[in-house]
Amino acid sequence: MSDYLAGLNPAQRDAVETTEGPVLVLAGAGTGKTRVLTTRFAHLLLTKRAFPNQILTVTFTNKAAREMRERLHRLLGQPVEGLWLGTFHALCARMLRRFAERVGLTSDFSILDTDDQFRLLKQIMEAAHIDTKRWPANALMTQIQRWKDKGYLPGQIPANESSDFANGKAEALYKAYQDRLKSLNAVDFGDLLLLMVNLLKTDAEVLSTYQRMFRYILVDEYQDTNLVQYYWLRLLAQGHKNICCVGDDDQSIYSWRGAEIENILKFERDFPGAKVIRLEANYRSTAPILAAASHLIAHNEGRLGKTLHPGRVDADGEPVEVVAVWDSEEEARMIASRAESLWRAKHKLSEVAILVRAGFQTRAFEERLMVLGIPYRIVGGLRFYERQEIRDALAYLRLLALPAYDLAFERIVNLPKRGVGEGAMRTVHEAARAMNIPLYAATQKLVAEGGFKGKLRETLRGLLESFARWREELALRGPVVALETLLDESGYLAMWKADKSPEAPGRLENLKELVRALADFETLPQFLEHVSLVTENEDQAGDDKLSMMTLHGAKGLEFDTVFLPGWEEGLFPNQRALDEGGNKSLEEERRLAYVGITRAKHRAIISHAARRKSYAGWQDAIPSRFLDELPENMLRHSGSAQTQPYRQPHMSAGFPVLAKRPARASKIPLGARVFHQKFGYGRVIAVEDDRLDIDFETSGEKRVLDRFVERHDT
DNA sequence: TATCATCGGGTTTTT
DNA sequence: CCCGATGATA
Ligand SMILES: Nc1ncnc2c1ncn2[C@@H]1O[C@H](COP(=O)(O)OP(=O)(O)OP(=O)(O)O)[C@@H](O)[C@H]1O
Repeated sequence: MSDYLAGLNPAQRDAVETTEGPVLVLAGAGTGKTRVLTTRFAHLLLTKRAFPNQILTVTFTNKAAREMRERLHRLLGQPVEGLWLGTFHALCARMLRRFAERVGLTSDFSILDTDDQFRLLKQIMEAAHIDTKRWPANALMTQIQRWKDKGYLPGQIPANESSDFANGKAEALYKAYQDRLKSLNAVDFGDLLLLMVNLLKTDAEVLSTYQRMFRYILVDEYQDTNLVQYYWLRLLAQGHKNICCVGDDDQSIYSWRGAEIENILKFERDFPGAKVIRLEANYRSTAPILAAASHLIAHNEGRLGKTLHPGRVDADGEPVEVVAVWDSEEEARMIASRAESLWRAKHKLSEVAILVRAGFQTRAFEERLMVLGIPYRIVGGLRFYERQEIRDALAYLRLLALPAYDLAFERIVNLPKRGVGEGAMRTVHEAARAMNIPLYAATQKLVAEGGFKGKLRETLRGLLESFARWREELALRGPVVALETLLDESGYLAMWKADKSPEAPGRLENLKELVRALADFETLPQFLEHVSLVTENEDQAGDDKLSMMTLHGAKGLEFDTVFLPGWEEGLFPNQRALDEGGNKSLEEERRLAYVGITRAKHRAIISHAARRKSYAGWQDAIPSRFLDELPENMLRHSGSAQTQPYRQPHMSAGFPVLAKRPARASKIPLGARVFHQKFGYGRVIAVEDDRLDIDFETSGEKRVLDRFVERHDT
């Protein structure tokens, strides 16, 4: 009967069986945290403590949610219905749809993608006469997101969290943006959390509905939750306090998205008497891999401290390899050919991964794998629903479903080119504003009342008629037929067919794929919801393919063999991260390295190149400092530059060693008052070449590059 | 209004 | 080097 508990060690079992009260499972990589969470869910069901819909389970990605659903299915021998299992965003969206009117929306509100978000913000900035060259809309988008991560609505931002963006106009712009969203009956990604938390705070009925509904709460990857997510959890768990969070402070890698490791400490504070359970046996990796990872991460300060020892019976293993290669092309050849050998030796390619720091690094490997005919998949990368042609088609669909969705109207009104230009759009905008109606309705009205002249008039009339027809098609014959008809009749397909650029056939293929994807859904709104929330590519996991992804994307996964290329200063640790966040960022980069190494079950192969091709030509590189932080007795060195003492990056010995940046004296003098995009105003307190130590008025002392600041003497 | 040339700017990580 | 944004021309 309790078969499902058999696969657990005593500590894990404790974590599963302590069902009541707050539990924090704090444990290193590969100790079975996710397994604990899944088993705990099964345990709650099988001991009849709760029904599936009374357990709220939060995962970090949609993919992790899917996997957990499958594992549950296997564990219980049958699929489970009515689950509340998903990402924070997906779960909030579901709640918010139900209570949309209470936040001033209707239940069919749209969820903006980043592209629409950007366009909207830019419009708002232009309306406020802000120079978007000097103050990029992107920066404001980030700032607003940061505020939302912390749970601040416009008007609630504390003075020390305010922004110097556009001379202090950021908050007003934030307000304008929120107002505009509301009038569009739309929210952005951050709003899903922000509005829901606010609703829970202000509406006792909604709060108690969910507090009573969810008798147990489970949270995976707790170390990467941000403040607003924490508030959400705290509000929901406040009644019964049956909340179980699992996490690892050494794997916190999303601070740039507002994640706060401090949430781990807050948990014990806000849930007094929380039971903290530590898991120490790592079941994933061989002893050398584990030792290498542990030694590396020990260089971080202020860790919560966890012991980790091999838990596998076959924990002996090969040392971690460190391969020094001459350049990035050799690195690609080396990794591809080693993957090929593994493949020939009957290893599964699905157990091989290449994990990189930044997305662009995958390209070199792709080219090489293609030459050797090795099947691969890129996880993450540019996502299906973010491709231009898909977004265009989606805009048509959105407008079909929601005629008031102005952003979609603007996107497709002249796509394909119909001769509806700036002038015509200005007329439409003015009419819409004057009558306080959506753009689509305004166009209808203008056309009906004899607006526009000649060809333009006919074009718009034709377009409106088409939409009416497509809507009828949608009602009568369903979304798939409607989409096919619309793509054809709008001339959108023809546009790509006529396009003779090399990527056009791929785009047509993607559009076909979109039609196939749509067929899996019953209604158009369901599909649109899916598209808004599931940003990842659906991977056909069955195929035996090598995986390539960023280190961020690899969180929670495991592979037999893991390649970790590009361990060079500047790339990894990433220079920009270092420039922006100093030592804190360095530690986060180190955690990223820790995550990377601990993905490997049997083989970890780290490599670094002496020269790397970049957009500016060949760039010399020095080995990553993280290589120096690995335990020598757990490593095996190899590669064309094997004999070089690459561990002393600052001595030239075989490698052409160049300084990372040319040491250029800064033109900004000591004591100058300066302005920095991110940190605001401050005074220069030290100058070293092109690096400045600045005492910022709002964010304290930071070291930054002089090209990131401008003088602002008063 | 559409199209082409030129310019300048920028590569972190993603729900 | 490759993208997008911008501005002159058909
Ligand atoms: N008690 C156990 N006995 C044997 N294998 C186990 C046990 N617990 C977990 N494992 C295995 O160890 C591996 C790691 O487990 P899991 O992914 O749950 O760890 P995790 O702590 O979530 O890891 P990470 O934080 O690195 O993502 C998995 O392959 C899992 O099946």
